[in-house]
Amino acid sequence: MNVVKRPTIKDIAAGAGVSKGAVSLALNGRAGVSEATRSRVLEVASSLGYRPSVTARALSSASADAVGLVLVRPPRALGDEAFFFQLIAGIQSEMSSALLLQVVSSREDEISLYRRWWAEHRVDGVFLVDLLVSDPRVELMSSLGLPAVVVGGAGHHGELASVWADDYAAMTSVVEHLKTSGHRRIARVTGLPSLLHTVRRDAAFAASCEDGVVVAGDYTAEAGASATRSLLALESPPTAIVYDNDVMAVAGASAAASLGVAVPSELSVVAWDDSVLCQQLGLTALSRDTFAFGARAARALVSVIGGASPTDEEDVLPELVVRGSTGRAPVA
Amino acid sequence: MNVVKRPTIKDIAAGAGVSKGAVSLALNGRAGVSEATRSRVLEVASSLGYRPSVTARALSSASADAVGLVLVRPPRALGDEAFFFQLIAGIQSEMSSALLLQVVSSREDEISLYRRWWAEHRVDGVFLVDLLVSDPRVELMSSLGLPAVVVGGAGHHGELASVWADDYAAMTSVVEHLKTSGHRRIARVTGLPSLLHTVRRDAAFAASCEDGVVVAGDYTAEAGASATRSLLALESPPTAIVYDNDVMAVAGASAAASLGVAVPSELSVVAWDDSVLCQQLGLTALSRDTFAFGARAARALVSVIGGASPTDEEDVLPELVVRGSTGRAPVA
DNA sequence: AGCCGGAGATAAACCGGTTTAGCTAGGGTC
DNA sequence: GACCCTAGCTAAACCGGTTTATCTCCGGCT
Repeated sequence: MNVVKRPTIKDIAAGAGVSKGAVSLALNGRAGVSEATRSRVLEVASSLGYRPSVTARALSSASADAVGLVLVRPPRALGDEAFFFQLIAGIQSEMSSALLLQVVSSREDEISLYRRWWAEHRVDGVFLVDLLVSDPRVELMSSLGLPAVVVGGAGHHGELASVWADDYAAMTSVVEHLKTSGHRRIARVTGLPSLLHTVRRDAAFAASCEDGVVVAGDYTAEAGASATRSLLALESPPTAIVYDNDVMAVAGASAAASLGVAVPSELSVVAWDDSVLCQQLGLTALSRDTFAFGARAARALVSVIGGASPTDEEDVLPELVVRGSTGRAPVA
Repeated sequence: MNVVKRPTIKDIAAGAGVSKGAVSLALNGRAGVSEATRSRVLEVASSLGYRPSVTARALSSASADAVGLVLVRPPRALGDEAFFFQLIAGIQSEMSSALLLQVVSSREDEISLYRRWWAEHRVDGVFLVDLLVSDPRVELMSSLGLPAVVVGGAGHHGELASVWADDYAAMTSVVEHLKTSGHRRIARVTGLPSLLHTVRRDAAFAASCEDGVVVAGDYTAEAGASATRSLLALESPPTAIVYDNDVMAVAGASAAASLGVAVPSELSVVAWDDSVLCQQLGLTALSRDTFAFGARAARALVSVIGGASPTDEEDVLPELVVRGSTGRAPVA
């Protein structure tokens, strides 16, 4: 089976007739070797097909050539969340290093995993998603000195870099749009209440829509359907519902339909986050380019790892794409 | 900022008053130390909150505590492919180690990445997806001695373990179902022709449906729509179309609708792979539990890494979930 | 008493890099 | 000619583990 042995720095040293140390200096473009030696080393290295071992390099506290992302979810629920996959795709498009991905079931596990990755030099930096209202991870990253980028959230998280979109303004724009179409009774089905962006959207919703009804959801289709049913059972049911993700919105629209409530003539439906699902179903959605968002986050992390000082980048405002699921409010 | 220093094996050795080697033996439950010493070492280790460095361990050719997955895709296209994310979620549900994920743009890059990960002891094993008709990766894994599991494919891939579903039988059952409903002119929109499962499905389709028309697609909505338009423009257009994934099916259905062809009364539509999209749109789909599939693949990989001899596991046959997008063939 | 064997531990080599201390030769300065 | 720099390189330590060779002690057998 002719199993190959990878060339190491020692082989190069032997081949070029110099010491290990000289090879290291030559390969990393550092001072201490003559140009003649450097080029000889490089030549031998490439002729041997040499690739440095990231593992060994990480041991002497250099780069681990990987960044990490921990998701806290019940694994089953993850598969339907196009958002994260889009984000990951975007991240990968801007990064040559690998992504260490792990799904855990609790916040505690997440924290200990970050500690562990840090201790083991397994990652050069990490992304923090699903920021909590008061998130212990922010402090953790600072104290570990582990480069991190907060993805989502609301900007200005301690000393960390962040890439975020203005959920507050976005929610306001959605409500304004609905009001312009004559809606007065607007409801909202939220995502997980512990998440910072849920709180931000709640605040914006409450501010622009004083008497709006809010029902808590958890991003699943079941939650979207049941929230919708309970809203439509109200004495004066809403004429428009804004859902915190696409899956809930779709489930809500179909729940309404099965109750005999027509969309959009009797009920307008808006989804947060656009997707193939929304496009194909003609759902009005708040669209942000999650792929580009991921790419941007990746660039931010790369530059923080490179030693740049953390920046706070606001992404473009999500844009409301109006499709067939919204219309003028029915005349009461 | 009180940056912590992680305890190493040396600290434990000092704390327990023994040598590094003894600590290593004790922690790994190997012979060579007395029970008294072992328990003392374990106690010191846990009191110090010790976690071994996977990086260092990997250097001396032990476990890397990670498995790898390389996807060859244009990154943009990836985000819509629920399949992979479901698969990843399933994998994670069965594995405590992290998943090293990287998206590359060419097969060559994929191969060199596998070589590199292997050379660097970065992964203990890998998953191979999107198997090609004659796939160089199979041979590569054997020659590198890198544990691998072929996910999908058609079973029996050299010396590698595999987890697969019988696409041939599944396609046959779909065609049978359509024929039973009176369809005679059945078409198929394929995925990438270079993939093994595309070829398998092609073969099954050709065998059970002699005069079936086949149009090549690439899993994107655009491909689904344009393939559908060209099929409907035929002299004697099909009364049923089977698409190789959900996105193409949805796009195809809506393309048909916009041409004034009613679904299902004039055209039946079947999607390969079920998803929220299909469920919500009422698309008849060939459903397999991708999450469970991933979990199964993970178990297979874990056991191969553990030294078990590679097995060939056939997953349950994908089941046709009949919804509103299929019906009896129109009377000619 | 003498020999053997094994258990329990240690020291040291090793994995593949990085980094630092130290050595040598050549050139410039006074 | 004595002195000092510095460029260019080597040897060796180090990162945090694993593994092997070795050493010591103790008990059992003849």
